[in-house]
Amino acid sequence: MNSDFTLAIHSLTYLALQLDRMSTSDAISESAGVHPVRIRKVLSLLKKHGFIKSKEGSGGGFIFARDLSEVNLWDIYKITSEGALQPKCPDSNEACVVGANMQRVLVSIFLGAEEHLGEYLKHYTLKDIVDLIHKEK
Amino acid sequence: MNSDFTLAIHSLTYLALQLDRMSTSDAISESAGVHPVRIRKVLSLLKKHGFIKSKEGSGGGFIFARDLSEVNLWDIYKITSEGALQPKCPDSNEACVVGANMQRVLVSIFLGAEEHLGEYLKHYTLKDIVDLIHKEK
DNA sequence: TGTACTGTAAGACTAAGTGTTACAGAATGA
DNA sequence: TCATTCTGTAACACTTAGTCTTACAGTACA
Repeated sequence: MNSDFTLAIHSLTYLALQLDRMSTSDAISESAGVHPVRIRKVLSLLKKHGFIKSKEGSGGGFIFARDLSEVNLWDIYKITSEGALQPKCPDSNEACVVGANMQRVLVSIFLGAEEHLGEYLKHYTLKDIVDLIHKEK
Repeated sequence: MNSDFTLAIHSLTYLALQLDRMSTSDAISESAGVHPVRIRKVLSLLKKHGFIKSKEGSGGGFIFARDLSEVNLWDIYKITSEGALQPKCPDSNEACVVGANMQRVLVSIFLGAEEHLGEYLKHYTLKDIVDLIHKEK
């Protein structure tokens, strides 16, 4: 699984705990343990899809743009990792019954699998994540 | 997604169409479009788990060892790709509430996701795959 | 005009996946 | 017994995707 997905969740969760002020990519990247540029790339994607807003310049940064309970993990999955389940099959032999039809069969199964995964991920909103973060182990 | 999974399915399907005789790794690799050694590595795993039997030497090869309808995709997933859904999070900052708890939260969510995926994959037996292969597009 | 940010491109580095060669061991048949 | 045809596996080269890092332009603010 793409780590963009988890970085996106991490970032949004971070912002969810700072709803009243802007957070810089440096602060988030420090929390997530990755390079600021990488975080900015992920944040840029989140912004493009309207989950967050950003402001350049001194005192700028990123801030949540939606309601916590209206953003779920499936939304985030779709923009960061859609198709990640799909296995990359090498081009198999068209002259063989198996080779010629396997890809078609697998693609349809994995599309179903992703859809199925979606149903599961939809149940987790960012609000749930925030609650889980606060709940002690 | 790991392509070992699809190669395993491909191999088993191939064998499922040749239930009465042995198939060589060369034949299967040609159908799947990958190197024989790679196929043998996957087949070796399938053998270790009792899905197939093999025989060395001239006239040898691989042959199915189970009933077609008692092997499902979840069985195969488990031995080839278990944990593939689990995203690799970099070690995040323990000093931050988010960083310190994110990994735990994500791991539990993804474990649930994999379990959920399992329920879906369990519905596909090798017999189903063989039927799908034969069904024209 | 200097400082503190975002936004992005480009290249270096790293790890995982895959292909390839090589060779030992087992079964078979001449 | 010996050549042949297969599995089984290790080792290494190659390729690709992922990630880190540097660099710098653009924007806001004081």
